[in-house]
Amino acid sequence: MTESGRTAGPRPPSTLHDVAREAGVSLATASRALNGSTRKVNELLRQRVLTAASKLDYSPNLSAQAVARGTSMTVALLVADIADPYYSQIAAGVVGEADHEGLLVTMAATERDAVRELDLVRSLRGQRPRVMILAASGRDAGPTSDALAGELRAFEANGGRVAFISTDELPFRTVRLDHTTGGEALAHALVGAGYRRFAAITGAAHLRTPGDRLTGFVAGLAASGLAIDPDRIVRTGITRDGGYDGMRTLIERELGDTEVVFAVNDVMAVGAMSAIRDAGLVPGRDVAVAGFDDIPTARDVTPPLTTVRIPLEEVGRRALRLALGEAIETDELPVPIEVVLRESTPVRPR
Amino acid sequence: MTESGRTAGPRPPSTLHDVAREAGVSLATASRALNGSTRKVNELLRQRVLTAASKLDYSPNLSAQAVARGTSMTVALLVADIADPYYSQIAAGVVGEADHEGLLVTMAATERDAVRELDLVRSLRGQRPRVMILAASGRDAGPTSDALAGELRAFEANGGRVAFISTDELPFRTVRLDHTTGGEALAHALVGAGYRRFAAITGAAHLRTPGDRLTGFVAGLAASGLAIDPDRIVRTGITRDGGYDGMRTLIERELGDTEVVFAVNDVMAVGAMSAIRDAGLVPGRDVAVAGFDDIPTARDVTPPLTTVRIPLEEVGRRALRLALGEAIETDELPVPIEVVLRESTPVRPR
DNA sequence: CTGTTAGCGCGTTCAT
DNA sequence: ATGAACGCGCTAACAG
Repeated sequence: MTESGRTAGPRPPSTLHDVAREAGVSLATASRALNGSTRKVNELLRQRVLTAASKLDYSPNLSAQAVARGTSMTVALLVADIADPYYSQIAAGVVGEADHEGLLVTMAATERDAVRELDLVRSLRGQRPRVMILAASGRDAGPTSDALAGELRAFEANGGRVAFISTDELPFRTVRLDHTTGGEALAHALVGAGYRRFAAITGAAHLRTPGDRLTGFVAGLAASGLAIDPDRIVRTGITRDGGYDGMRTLIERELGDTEVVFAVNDVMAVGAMSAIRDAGLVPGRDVAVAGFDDIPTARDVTPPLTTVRIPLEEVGRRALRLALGEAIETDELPVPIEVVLRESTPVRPR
Repeated sequence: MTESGRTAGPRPPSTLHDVAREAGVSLATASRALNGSTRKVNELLRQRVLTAASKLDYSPNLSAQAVARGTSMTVALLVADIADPYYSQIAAGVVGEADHEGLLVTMAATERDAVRELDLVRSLRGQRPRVMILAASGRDAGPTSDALAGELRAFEANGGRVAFISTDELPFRTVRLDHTTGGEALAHALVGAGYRRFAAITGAAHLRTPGDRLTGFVAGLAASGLAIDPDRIVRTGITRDGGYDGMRTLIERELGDTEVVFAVNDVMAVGAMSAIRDAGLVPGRDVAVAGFDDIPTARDVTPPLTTVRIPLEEVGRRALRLALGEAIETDELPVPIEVVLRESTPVRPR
């Protein structure tokens, strides 16, 4: 008795070979009929192959194709935290554009750990992705950063393309976001709205993006002869809870005459607003709040959050096009960043 | 003159073969030293191979490994919309657990389109992922749904594992979320808080999750002899803007004595709150609002949003373990869902 | 322990 | 237009 009557254990996927045999054609013909670029196969045979394929539930083995072709249809995306709206919006843009190009995207989270980031780049490189997009980096130079650069350089030397998002501390294609100018513009807008006394909640000192944003902000204030009391700048985690804690710290240190607090990103600003409220104060009235990014939630908190808008999804799309070398005209221009004044920073009569 | 002096065009990645040659060992030894399971290779040689590998910037070709091994290290994840906090939190959980297992996850967005979903499953199947997690489905039966089931069945027949999240309308492993019971519990809680007159904002009729939630809610009300006026139920897109628009519709139809509106998810509820505010009303005071999911933002809107909590990240982790057949004890229990009463539904004295 | 060799599933010349 | 044969990079017997 053969084993045909057994309980069906996992039967291996049918191969192109199976399809070819079923259709009574050669492997090559089957290949051409199913995946070959320009059709040059008899319509009759083509149909036979197609029916055989569907009859056998054939699904082309992408790994095998990648090996044979020497190139995959994958893009690798690295973010710090998938659940963070900043990154999830960028990711949505990347995935959207990738789908548009017939590419599949592999995503990983660095959890803001430089070592993890390096490890991930290493494994991801094994996928031989067409492009690798790093949205999670942005630290000051260091040994890990050198290793990262080396790994990426090797990746590019082998024909891969890498694109950074945000800061260009490493010599690779980058969708630059002008955090500094954005921070400056925000400062000007706030000064214009009558604010004079500031506080800030930012991230660890070695982080590029928060640093640039705050630097710009400070520069913007300086242009008006204003400054932030160093005692009113608190460093904390760049997360919602970090923002909350940072604001608590500020409150415990006595807000004094602080009129507005600038959180280096919206997620933190939102946390800060909750801290303000939990302290029995009213954001926007007792103390104004401004953020950065313009995540969707910014419109829905109360009062709506003043921020600096970055078109995050578009940034994701642009990163992919840039890496692919398919940049369209507008991709060459700097990413448009604009201050969005909302009610969390009401005009302040003086 | 040889071409050694040319401008370095993309030089193909070095192969295991190159490493072996450089180290002066055989292919097999190199393979064992670099990727072989349990080490059984002379330490000296091992070192030679390792140095050769790093000298050549060797990176194992995962596709080739997958072909040779007959199995990949990938998991495929399908969500409706990556930027939606509901999905991005689940994704964070899946990616976290996958990383834990040394798996890479490729992610795709169905954009809530059944046909796209089917197409994506088809391509994703080509990756020969170990598991496929579908968090985006949940429609009533239909031709597309049959095709989807067929595709997934074939995938499983070939040794793949699939896991659904949320509803089990198809016969596959599922991390069931008890939307109905959750809706019911919410209704009870609201009735307990003194509410008697309800409105609801939900999604298209064929969508399972919104349907179950509302059904449960209605059942919960019925248990207390209450009901929702059909005229006070509006169907709209299950997005923030959908919630906003739905609420506007409700307001245009005259809120009348409506005391609380139940939006079938938090994202919609948040949009609804903004619509209420934009209409010059105060959410929580003029009309209460309740949502579902407990996304992070729920705590940060004003007033904080009453909702039904689902541990989304944990759901993502559980889905992966379930698919992998590594379910731990607690994975067998139903996902804990609980009502979280916040100030968007203040107790209503009667 | 190490090296040889035969595949894995597929694309692609090169003949026919 | 079609088929036979080789190669892609790697793993896994199978010998030594």
